[in-house]
Amino acid sequence: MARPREFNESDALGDAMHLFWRRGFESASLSEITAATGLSKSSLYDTFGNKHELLLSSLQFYVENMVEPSLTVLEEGPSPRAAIEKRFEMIIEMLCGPGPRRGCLIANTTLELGARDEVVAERLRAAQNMVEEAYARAIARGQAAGEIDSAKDAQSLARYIMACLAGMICLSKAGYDAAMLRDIAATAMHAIA
Amino acid sequence: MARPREFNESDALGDAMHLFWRRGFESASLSEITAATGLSKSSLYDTFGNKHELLLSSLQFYVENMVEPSLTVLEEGPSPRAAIEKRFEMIIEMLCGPGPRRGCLIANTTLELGARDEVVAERLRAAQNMVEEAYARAIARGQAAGEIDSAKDAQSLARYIMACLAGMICLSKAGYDAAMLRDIAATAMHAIA
DNA sequence: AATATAATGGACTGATCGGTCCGTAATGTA
DNA sequence: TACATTACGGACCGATCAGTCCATTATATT
Repeated sequence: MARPREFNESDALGDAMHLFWRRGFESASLSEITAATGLSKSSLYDTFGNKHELLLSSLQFYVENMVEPSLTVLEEGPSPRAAIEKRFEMIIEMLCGPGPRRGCLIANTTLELGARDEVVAERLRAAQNMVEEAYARAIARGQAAGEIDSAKDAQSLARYIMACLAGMICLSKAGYDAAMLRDIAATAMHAIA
Repeated sequence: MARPREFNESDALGDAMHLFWRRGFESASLSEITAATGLSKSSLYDTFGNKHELLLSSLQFYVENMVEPSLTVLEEGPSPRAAIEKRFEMIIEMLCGPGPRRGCLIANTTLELGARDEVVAERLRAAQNMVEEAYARAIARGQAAGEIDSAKDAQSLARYIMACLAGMICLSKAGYDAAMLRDIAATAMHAIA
């Protein structure tokens, strides 16, 4: 007894996510959002509330569709160390793929809003912790397997890996190419040998 | 035969720099700028042109007053390796000092505008290259002194250090405290042992 | 066919944005 | 004292911002 939704809410969320990813939150205007999603302003507000809530939904979409699936490689394969190297390579390819350098939505949003939007900051911390924990588990298994130095605890090394990742994200936006990032990743892995 | 300048142009530039550093470029409104500098809107435009030119001047001020002076430690002392560690510690204290986590003006601006303001991006690249070269020189001296691994070339290791620095900047904004950053720095140094 | 729902376009709001302009006050020099 | 210069306050500009509202159109159910 109703007209069905003519647009796919998940698709629109994906479009919004990519826009925020590319342009940042404040810099992405509502007219850009309607253009990117193909939704009217009315439908946007009916469906997602307002721009801020749309950002929160986009962050969740990013975590569920971009971050979590790619974290599974850390749990796969016989060698945790190789899995970490594999994920470095995946991230480098994402960072240096065709199109403008957009970095990582979580990192970008942390830098843009982390200091002045506590709601957003809390969600970002949760996502970041999830990633850090995934690395910590992989590193612990690597230590047990003798692939990774056991002198430092896994959590500490996981934070180190997070720093290297964040650094590579920044430098990719500063113009460093894939070869440079691969070289950095190789040196970074050397520290946890 | 004229009324002398009642404000100090350099002081005003310093105030503007700190505002951009803390808030970012687009987010810092003109009313905030006049409040921070104590200058009237008229004087601001007479002296600095417009907001964009004020950013360029602020970036230059940052490089000359914050970056270049702190790079001198890389050239001092008997041990290049200790100098690099010293600079890690200086940056950690800057990142985690009192007040809001503001990161680094160059890194912040690169992430905010690097992809869509070519004039700004070019200046930022120049500043970043200057820093990278300073590290490369220190690392080369450290390699000659046997303090740093000579298997990789100095430029490559300098880029690795830049990545670690950028990563620590990001993570400080994400809430990592000074102890965590020190731990990361120690692991990072381990890779160039 | 009648009705309930969904989606749209577009007019509209108040606020803020960066930027311009000018009259006025203040202070130096001549 | 007269004049040139500087700085300021504030009115004003067009544009854009996020967000609201409503009349209209389209579609599925009954």
